[in-house]
Amino acid sequence: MTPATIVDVARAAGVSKTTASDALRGHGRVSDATREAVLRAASELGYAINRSARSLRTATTGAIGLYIPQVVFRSEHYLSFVYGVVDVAAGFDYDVTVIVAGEEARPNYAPHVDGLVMIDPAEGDAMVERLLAMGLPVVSSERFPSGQQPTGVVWSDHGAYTRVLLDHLAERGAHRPALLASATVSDWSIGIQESYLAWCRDHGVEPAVAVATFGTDASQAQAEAAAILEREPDVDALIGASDGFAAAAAPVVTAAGRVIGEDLLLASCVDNSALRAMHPSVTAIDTKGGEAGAECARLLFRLLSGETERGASIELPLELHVRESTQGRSQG
Amino acid sequence: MTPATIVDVARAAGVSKTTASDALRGHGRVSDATREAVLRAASELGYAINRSARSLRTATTGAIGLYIPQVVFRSEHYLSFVYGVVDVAAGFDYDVTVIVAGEEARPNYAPHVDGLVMIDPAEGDAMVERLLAMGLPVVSSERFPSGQQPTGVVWSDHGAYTRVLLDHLAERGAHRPALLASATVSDWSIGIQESYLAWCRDHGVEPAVAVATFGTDASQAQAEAAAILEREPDVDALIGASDGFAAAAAPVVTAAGRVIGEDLLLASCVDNSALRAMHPSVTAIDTKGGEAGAECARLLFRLLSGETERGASIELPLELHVRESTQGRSQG
DNA sequence: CTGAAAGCGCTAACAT
DNA sequence: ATGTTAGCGCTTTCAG
Repeated sequence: MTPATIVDVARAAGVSKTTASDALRGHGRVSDATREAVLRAASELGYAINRSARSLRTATTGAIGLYIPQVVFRSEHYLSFVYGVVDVAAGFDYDVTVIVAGEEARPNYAPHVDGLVMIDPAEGDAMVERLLAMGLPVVSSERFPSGQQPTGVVWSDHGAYTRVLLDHLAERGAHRPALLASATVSDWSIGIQESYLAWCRDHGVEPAVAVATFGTDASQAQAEAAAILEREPDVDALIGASDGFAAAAAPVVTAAGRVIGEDLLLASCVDNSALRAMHPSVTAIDTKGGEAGAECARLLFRLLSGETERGASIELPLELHVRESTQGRSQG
Repeated sequence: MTPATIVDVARAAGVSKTTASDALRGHGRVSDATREAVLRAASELGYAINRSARSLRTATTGAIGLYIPQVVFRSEHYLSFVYGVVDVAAGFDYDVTVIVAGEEARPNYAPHVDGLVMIDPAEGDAMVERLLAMGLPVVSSERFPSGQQPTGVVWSDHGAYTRVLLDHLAERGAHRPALLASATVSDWSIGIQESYLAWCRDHGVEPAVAVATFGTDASQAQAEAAAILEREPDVDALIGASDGFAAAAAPVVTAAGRVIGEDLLLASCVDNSALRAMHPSVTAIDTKGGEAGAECARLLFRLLSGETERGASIELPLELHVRESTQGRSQG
């Protein structure tokens, strides 16, 4: 049995193709009685639209692309983000096509989509350039580090939340917070770093910054954490900027003879389930992956429909989850 | 400027549509000279095929679907899996459409794909039923727990690796290993559990099993871990079946006055970066997400081309990474 | 080795 | 409020 087409539905309902099409899409042209007849016929025949035909006719694809940079260390945020995007797209009857780095190697690569959502665009990412060059509407999660601009942005003020976190550490008795910063060049990492330096200046604190990249293992982050504790013995709080830094630093802190949550407060700029499960559990900023994904998709659909103008920018609030690792002596 | 079509290419090369199409797809019909002329014209015009038109004509979609169950706790495995699938699909010039649970609520939901890859199909998952009912070729990562069967399977012998792990623990001096099992009903969780019980029987060891689910937080797994240590004081090794269990159990073990890697060996049936970064680092079975994804996609394309028969089953070998948490006293 | 013509299933334009 | 016609861009007959 070949699947039913719109002509089969039209015939069964005793109307023309056009009327069937209008009825199925809810266009006001048709009378209620006709619409019902068409819908009944469609459901009886198990009719499902042929998206290729619609796409060819309307010059749309019925899919949006989702670009995920190939890093494993923010996997929880990314995966939640994917769920958020797919969820919203489903509401618009759109599919989501995933795009990952590496495909730019294909000479004529062009995903078959109407628009794009990009997570964490990084400076100098060839795939980002490639996708922007396609000329489709693009919404990015987090602002572009420089140069080109996407059609829309959903961003969070990581700098502001870093200040909130620093104030919290100070309130819990920390006098010399250190930052284990991320070497990645992104709006997010820069915001955290600048905000930290500004806070230190404002509070007359000497900054203590180490930089690490997070690849397949945590050894570099751990070495940097150890070095900073050794070099600056009066450091009494440590913030891990990247996902994984704080968890990686924890054993190093303990090995250095410090007690997390008492004489060394530990916190992360990116929350994840490992931080919740650790002992002591680690204070962190929730980056709200699912909501960010959903918001990006919503903005993209508004852009596609023309409902929102190019250049739109939406700020997504974050949340600081205070846990045991920043208890402080006073609360002990 | 509307994009160039195949007619534009044909005209520029001085041939017919048909010949242009044949040349572009490398069909043997055309002479070398003609092909070159067509390819040159195409590249000069920046021609990109209109996939909707091809799809309509050939009744294919140019995309495969990837179903990811909505759980965050295996995020690293899943995300690597996605990369593996997309990578292979790209080699076949196919897009990958992500499908997540929840979409089955839409009455006529049917993703626009030629075939499907499903990760970890669980018993009673409505979306799994729904996707199978579409009648498309389906490859699943891990075998189906029961009932319906997919067109092809890529699976790993988690039971066998659990035995390897148990033998390793015994060799490092453990006499009474306990299992913190997963409540999820999947081929994977069942294989681990059965294999554990069989091993205990074979070695005359009294089994010690606790069952936990892993949702947004680790508290249940932690409570179960604490209870088993309390109830069975001679337990000297603990295996976390699900991703996250071992990491969650670690602080509980320490709080119970046990020393990980010495009087209590800790291991996980699913590896992740948190386990590598912990102190002590935790011995784990590498579930090879990226390779599993790639293998699933390869099998799906072989099934789509008819190169492989329905019912194919491929075993993917895993790997045990021995780390500090199962050092044992002797090696101390 | 190449071309002409038909048609995939749908929707937009133009009727009535 | 509904029907008729044309055509989206491609691949597949069928004819040379």
